[in-house]
Amino acid sequence: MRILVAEDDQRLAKMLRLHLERAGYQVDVAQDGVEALLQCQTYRYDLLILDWMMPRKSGIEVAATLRQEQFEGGILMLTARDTEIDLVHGLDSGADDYLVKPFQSNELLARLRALSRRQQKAFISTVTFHGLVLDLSSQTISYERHPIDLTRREFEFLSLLLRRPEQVMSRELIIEVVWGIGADITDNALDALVRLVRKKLDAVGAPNLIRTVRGFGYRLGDPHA
Amino acid sequence: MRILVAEDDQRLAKMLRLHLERAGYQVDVAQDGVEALLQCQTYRYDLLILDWMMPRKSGIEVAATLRQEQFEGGILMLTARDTEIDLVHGLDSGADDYLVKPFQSNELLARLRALSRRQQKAFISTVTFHGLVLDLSSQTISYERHPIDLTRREFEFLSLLLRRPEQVMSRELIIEVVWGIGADITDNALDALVRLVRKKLDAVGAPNLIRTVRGFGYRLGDPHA
DNA sequence: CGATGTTCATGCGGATTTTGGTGGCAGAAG
DNA sequence: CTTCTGCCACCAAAATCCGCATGAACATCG
Repeated sequence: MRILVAEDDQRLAKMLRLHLERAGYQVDVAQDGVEALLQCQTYRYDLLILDWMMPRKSGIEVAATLRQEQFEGGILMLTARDTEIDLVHGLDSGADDYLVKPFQSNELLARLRALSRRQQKAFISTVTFHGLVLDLSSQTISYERHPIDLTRREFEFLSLLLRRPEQVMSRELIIEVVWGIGADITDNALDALVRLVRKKLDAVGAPNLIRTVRGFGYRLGDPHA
Repeated sequence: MRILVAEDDQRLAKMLRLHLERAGYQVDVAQDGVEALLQCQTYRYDLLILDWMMPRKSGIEVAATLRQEQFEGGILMLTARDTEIDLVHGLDSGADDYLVKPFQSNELLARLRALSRRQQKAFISTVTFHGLVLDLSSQTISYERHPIDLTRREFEFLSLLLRRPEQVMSRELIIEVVWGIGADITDNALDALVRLVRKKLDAVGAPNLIRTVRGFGYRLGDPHA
């Protein structure tokens, strides 16, 4: 597993390398943002650790640029305690997770493992659609600031739709995603699930967002259409 | 500015005293960890220089103990170049900085200056949430000024949650952080741990802060939500 | 030994699924 | 254009299942 550490603090960089190599990663280190970018464009990395504040180019900028260039690995951002963490949250920088300095090596390693495990599912980006907000980091969906209390399956279902608004998802696909491939459930379970989610959306005043497409499946649609 | 040097190597200790005194510090020397501890409990020091490897009690142990006793001065750790050290752990133990032997006297002095500067500014870094206070410098957690007596794992767990309030931490991640990666425990150990922590929180009158999120994990939540 | 940490067995309650019934839509037939 | 018919979405409540909490027993470490 190849990993690039972009960190200007020499000592921290050294420390990181030590721990990561001991954990079996193949580690490269970049001293600043520009260097990190160059390295990424030259070599292939599975994971990236970016310091938030670096000379020449900040971690956010690097992450944003790389995502535009279709970088698909996991990105972990390092921030100092006193910097606004909300920034990480709010900005859709492309980072998947963050860690506040100082941190413990086992938390770092655990988060990295979590990242490589769920490579494609970013943690901290948010997706919104007509007042519905999906916050991956807290596994929460809310409507107009009202958090909606969803069970695991309900969450999986709604977030699936939310990630592809307006697009029809077939019943088959939904079942495979929510229950896993080869799940042994009746077709009706999905109906029941949909009903529950709709009820919960109603309860917080969200309009009729989940549209059923007869014979195909479901989609999230503009309530005023 | 009073400073204590704990170093078993006589020649190095002598050298340090020389340089430090020349730089205007008032210097005491301890020969090993236990002695250092005693001195600190007797006199007040602004700064500490601890050798990593010492007879009777290592620098880490001394630092950890002192932090628990609310020692607030800066701690600088000395390490040999070739020892393969768990640096992060070292810093976690309460040290503020470290220096690899052999070193130049001016680097030593520079780091000491940085340390004492940092002391004067807002130094005690704490994280708080609804009356719960995590004090990183002393590695303690308290509720409404009541210190909570936590075991190592309990502390790890609660501080993990505390560092990301409101955010759901998956059972997997928690286990990896608290027990380490690849720990061989039953899933149930976490349940048990949670129960203990909750009980201790109850005991000091803290409300229901640890929320379980079925199917996901746990999070620290607003008790009035 | 005592403190700390882990497992076991059990019970509860919420989450999930099933059942069975209703209604509406669409295309075919009148 | 209207009616019929079958399929499918939808609903409510009941049944089942599973995750989690719990207390006590057991192990481990200092």
